[in-house]
Amino acid sequence: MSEEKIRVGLVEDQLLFRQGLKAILSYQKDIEVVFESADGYSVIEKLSAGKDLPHILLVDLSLPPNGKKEYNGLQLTDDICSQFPDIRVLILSVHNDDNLIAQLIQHGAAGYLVKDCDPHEVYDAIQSVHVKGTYINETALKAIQSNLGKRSKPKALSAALNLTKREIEILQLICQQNTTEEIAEKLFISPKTVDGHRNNLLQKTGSRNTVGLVLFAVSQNLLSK
Amino acid sequence: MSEEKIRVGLVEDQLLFRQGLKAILSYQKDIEVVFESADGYSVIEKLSAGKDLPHILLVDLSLPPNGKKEYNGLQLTDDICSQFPDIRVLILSVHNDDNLIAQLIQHGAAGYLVKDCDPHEVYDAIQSVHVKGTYINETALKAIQSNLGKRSKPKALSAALNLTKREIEILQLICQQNTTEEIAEKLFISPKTVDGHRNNLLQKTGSRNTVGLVLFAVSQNLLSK
DNA sequence: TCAAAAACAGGTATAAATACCTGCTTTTAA
DNA sequence: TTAAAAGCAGGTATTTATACCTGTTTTTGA
Repeated sequence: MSEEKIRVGLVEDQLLFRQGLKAILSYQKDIEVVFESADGYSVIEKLSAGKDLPHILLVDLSLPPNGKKEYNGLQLTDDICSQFPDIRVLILSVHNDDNLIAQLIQHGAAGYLVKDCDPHEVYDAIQSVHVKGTYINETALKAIQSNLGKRSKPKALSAALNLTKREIEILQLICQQNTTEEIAEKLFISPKTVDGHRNNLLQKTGSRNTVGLVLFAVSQNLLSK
Repeated sequence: MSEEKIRVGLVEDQLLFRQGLKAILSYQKDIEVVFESADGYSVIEKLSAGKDLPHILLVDLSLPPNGKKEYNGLQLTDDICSQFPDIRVLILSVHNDDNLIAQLIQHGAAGYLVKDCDPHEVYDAIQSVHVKGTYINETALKAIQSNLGKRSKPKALSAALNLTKREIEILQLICQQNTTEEIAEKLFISPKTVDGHRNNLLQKTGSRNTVGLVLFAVSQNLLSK
């Protein structure tokens, strides 16, 4: 397992940063930096040559355009994954945007690192990707979790019109699938009181039944807590 | 860092498997199995007691129902994440379904392991989750990648729970605040049939009542047509 | 073509929610 | 300070939902 070194390719336009990375990685005895590149196009060319293929590519997200055409880390990731599926892409970026991270992962990136991370994390990430195929840290996981299944963010949390604090409280408990009895227990009040609050809620929200209450709560973003 | 042991809780109904896990983990000097549980309900109870809280919960996906009510690993994950956000949930499962995995991650699981993985991977996963907060292996990454783009496909995630076309239809009508009778009229079937479908939905989604169904439908984007 | 899954539909229960009442106390705000 | 609003809680009654059975027919897929 430890006989062969992990072959790493660096794709980063800033020379100084690239050299620094190389220095850090070359210090590790199980890593070999097999090539460097300052832009995306030359990466594809070099890989197409077909020798000394890296296991892992460390790719800067914000690569410079080649000539007139834009060719950033996201596009490069796409191309690498389709043309060289055996090569893993580890993204480096200064940004820390959930949607961006999720998008990159979706396009086949094996992991995401912010540029100001600990040097040791880069090494960890490379090892992790080499062994398991992935490196998802907490930041990336959060990005993924918040983007799985979501499409758009209305986020218009309207301060629920006429609802009182207690009514909102009851509504939230209803939306947690509690029965009237259970809500009463949790709030130390009579089930009849809960009943009364729910009836007020039905009336205020114009709902026919609990289903309407839940939909209202969802639409008003009352379930975030 | 290595002074304190990683406190792990096991949630697994099969005694033999649980004991085996415990044996494997106890062998590691930096891991301490602080409690075991055979079902989801007792986990919440134990955690609510509030002492010896585990850092990480190893949770079997297919937990047995408590009495008549279903309470599987997915629901437990939900509850742990909302009630005990500091505790990380690592899912163990025999299944290897992309949609299922993505769904679990989305619901807050820190990682996913198949039950026939190498014992060493369990240890790796626990360490990884403890240090980085996550453990996403290649299998899980693929699941995530293939699901990140499916946001506009309502049926995608529902398929993980094997909802039939008819069940989805019923679910949508329920979410439009129709009663069982009304749904029956609209679909020209018996109310008893609607009843049956709704019961299947409750079972499949692991919901306690209609509220759960609505929340499920919302989360799965089944209401946008 | 054959077996499995889905859809269908019935019974019998109980649990829960909903629709109206009534009246009382506490909190809030003019 | 005082009236209104909110919260509380009881009653009765009905409707709806849920649980757990049973079974048949239809559709689906290997």
